[in-house]
Amino acid sequence: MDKIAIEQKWNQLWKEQKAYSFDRNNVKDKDYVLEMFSYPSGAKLHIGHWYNYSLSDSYARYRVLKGKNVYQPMGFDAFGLPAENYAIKTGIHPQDSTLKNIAVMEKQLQDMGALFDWDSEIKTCMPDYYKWTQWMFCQLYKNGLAYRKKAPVNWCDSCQTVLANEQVIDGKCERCGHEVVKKDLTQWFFKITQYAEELLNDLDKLDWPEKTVAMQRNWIGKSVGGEIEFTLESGKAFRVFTTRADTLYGCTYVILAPEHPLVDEITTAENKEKVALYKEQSLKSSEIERLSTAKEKTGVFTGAYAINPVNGEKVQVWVGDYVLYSYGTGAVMAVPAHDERDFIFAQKHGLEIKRVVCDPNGNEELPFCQYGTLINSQEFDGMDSATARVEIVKKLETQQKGELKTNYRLRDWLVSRQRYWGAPIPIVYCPDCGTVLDERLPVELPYNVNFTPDGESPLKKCEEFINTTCPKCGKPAKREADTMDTFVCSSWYFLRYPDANNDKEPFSTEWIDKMLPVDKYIGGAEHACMHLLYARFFTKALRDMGYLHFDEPFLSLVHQGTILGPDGNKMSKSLGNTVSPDEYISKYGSDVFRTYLAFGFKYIEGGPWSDDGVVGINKWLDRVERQVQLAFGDYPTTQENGKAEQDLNRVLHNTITHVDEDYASFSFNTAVARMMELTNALAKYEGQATKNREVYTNVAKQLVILLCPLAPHFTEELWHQIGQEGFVIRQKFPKFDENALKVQQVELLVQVNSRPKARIQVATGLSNEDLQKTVLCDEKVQEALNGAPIKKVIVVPNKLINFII
RNA sequence: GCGGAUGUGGUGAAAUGGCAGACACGUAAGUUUCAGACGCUUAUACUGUAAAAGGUGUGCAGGUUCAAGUCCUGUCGUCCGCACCA
Repeated sequence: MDKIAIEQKWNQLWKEQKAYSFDRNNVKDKDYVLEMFSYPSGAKLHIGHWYNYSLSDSYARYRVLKGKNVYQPMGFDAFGLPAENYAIKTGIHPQDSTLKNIAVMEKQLQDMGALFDWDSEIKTCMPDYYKWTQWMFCQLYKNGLAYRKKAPVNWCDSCQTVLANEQVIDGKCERCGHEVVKKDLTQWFFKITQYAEELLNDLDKLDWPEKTVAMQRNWIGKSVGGEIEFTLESGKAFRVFTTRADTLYGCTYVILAPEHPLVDEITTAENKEKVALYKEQSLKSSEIERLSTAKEKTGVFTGAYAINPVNGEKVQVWVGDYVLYSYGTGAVMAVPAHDERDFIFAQKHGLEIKRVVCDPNGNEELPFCQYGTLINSQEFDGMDSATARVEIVKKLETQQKGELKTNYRLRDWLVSRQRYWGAPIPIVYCPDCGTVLDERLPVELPYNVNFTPDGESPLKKCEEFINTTCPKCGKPAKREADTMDTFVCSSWYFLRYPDANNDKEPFSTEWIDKMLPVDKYIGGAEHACMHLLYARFFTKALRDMGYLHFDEPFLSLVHQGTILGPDGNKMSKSLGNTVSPDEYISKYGSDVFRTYLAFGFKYIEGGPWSDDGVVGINKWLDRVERQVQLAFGDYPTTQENGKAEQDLNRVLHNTITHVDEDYASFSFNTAVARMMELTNALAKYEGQATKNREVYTNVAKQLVILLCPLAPHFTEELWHQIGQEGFVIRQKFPKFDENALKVQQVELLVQVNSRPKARIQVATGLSNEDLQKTVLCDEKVQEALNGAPIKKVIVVPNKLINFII
């Protein structure tokens, strides 16, 4: 068979004769299979795309064979930084390059022969989509879930531009090498923290990989503790957050984050210079660097003192960069006796270390960071830490000096981007009315914009865009010049797909309540914390506004692994280790390529690229073709259903049950292995002098159906070669017959003291006593036992018997 | 650093606590062929042996168990994420 020539033929025929399409009138059997949509970054599909999309399509096809009405949409996450950077470099407009890339990718995805529902295609950069992204912003704003506050950005003074984290290399601008600084801008946030508790609790409902659930749990980072108020000599107060209020009597100093607004105010004249210098330095390092426990804990004294509310003690106020302004209150109480970092810091700067918790095991060593019994803590002496951490805060509560508080590591979602290629934020600033939501959607992104960086958001310089009228009073007003994070676009696209052509609303509530949640979501593990959390947040927020009536968007989640370069590194142009799928596809065809991807890697792990097995798969498909054709060829027949037939059938049903499970769990490599075994069994049966045509052809036919999800064009051609009616994809997944697996005899392993000694044939279904008798009659077994008394016998049915002597 | 994974032949990899290496690639020998390609057969963890028998083997060190790649403790290496890449 010319595997390449037949591909176009079947793609064409499938399309013309509607071999498969989602049936909108049969929602009860719907199966929403969704792959994370792709960013149209390069001109062509790379190996990663193939790995993700062709094999999820195999899963989708498997579900179709299992009788499901599969809905598998496809689209493009088309806004984003790379297109804009490319534009700055080459002058090619992001819209032009993006739409061109999309056109090429669409063609390639269609050639893949996947069951995508192209009627519901989405491109997030088109006004008919981002209109509704802006609508989402409006709803969040109206429900108090969008707000503005100041937040720092990475700023390169030389390029006069905001930089993404990935554009900052070792604290320097990737373009010019100039030092990057933090700069405060007023920016838009979504209040995802309002849903922190529900986002955490509902993780239990999800059929997600455990590690992803663990990562989200950690990302949300719930910690239960208390806020405690310290008063400055000036009378001003600030709060610290702690989970260890039981150690409050051991607090010997407090530390403020360098960004804390009080720092400048309280620093005494003689410390001003030193503190200013320290602040400047710490603002240059990233949070990861600052939190690293390997890094030396640094800090400087402000000269100010604060009062510990629980005992009135005067403690020094320091500035230290291991305290983050973005977490808790941006200030911590330091208890060197009972905290590792504080201990190191105190030793270095000669600060007092005061023990207030005893180790129940009498260990005198410091720091002691576990729970214990309180000492030197006035009326709390003798209390255990667990009780005291609540009781001490409760006491302060009566004096309005503290309160119990649950903190989350999760921060509100910063959605402002000072960039061109994104969805404009639908906000207008009116001199009279102030900040006004603009619901005259879409707020269109203008084409003619100068996006060369010069310190301003590109849209700010576009007169036709920035100047508008106030939606409230109609007077001249200015638009918000920032655009939205592209994660906003991808936080609701799965809701748009089923109703992609709706121009009245983002989606019909009634319809998506039927179509969602997504039954199987497939995508990279790198999205564990951000995209997957944002999409869950959107779903819950829209539910609370009444636009939909389910709690979670993705019931079941699978991560595909990453195909790395042959050198084991991530494929990247700069490393020069990229591998193009094109040469394999033009040489062997897409079916061979995707079957190889299925067989050569563990789907959820991926691994370094190697094409060692591609020829092997090509050979195997040829072998399948040969074996199947032989089954439908001429040969002497028999009506007998003897051992050879039973053996062949046993392999068939063993294959059916395993391939079924393997497809369901994305274990494509073992599915292929099982089908190879079936091919081997067919070859073996072919050697029989006379063959039972019914059994033989049935096995061959079932093999073609089993293989259809991985090699759709190939199996379709073969199906017709052997004279079958209809399309393979319209057949039923082979039915498993447990009886076919039954055998009369098994080989049993006999162990003595857990050492293998003999293998003997025994009948199945014997009782343990009968089995023992049979086994003990065997010569080799007797020899191994050598007459020693048997202390214990362990039987694993049909597998082994172990005599302990 | 924190969080999450992961470690098995020459290679990709299999193994509900029950014969480690299924299924392939590669390699070697044989067979078919005028020849090559294709196909077919056999072997292929290490060590040992004439051949067997035996011994050793799942990063490393311990532990639990009749039995450990699998469970537990510790340790080392590698990979991924860390909030403006998507």
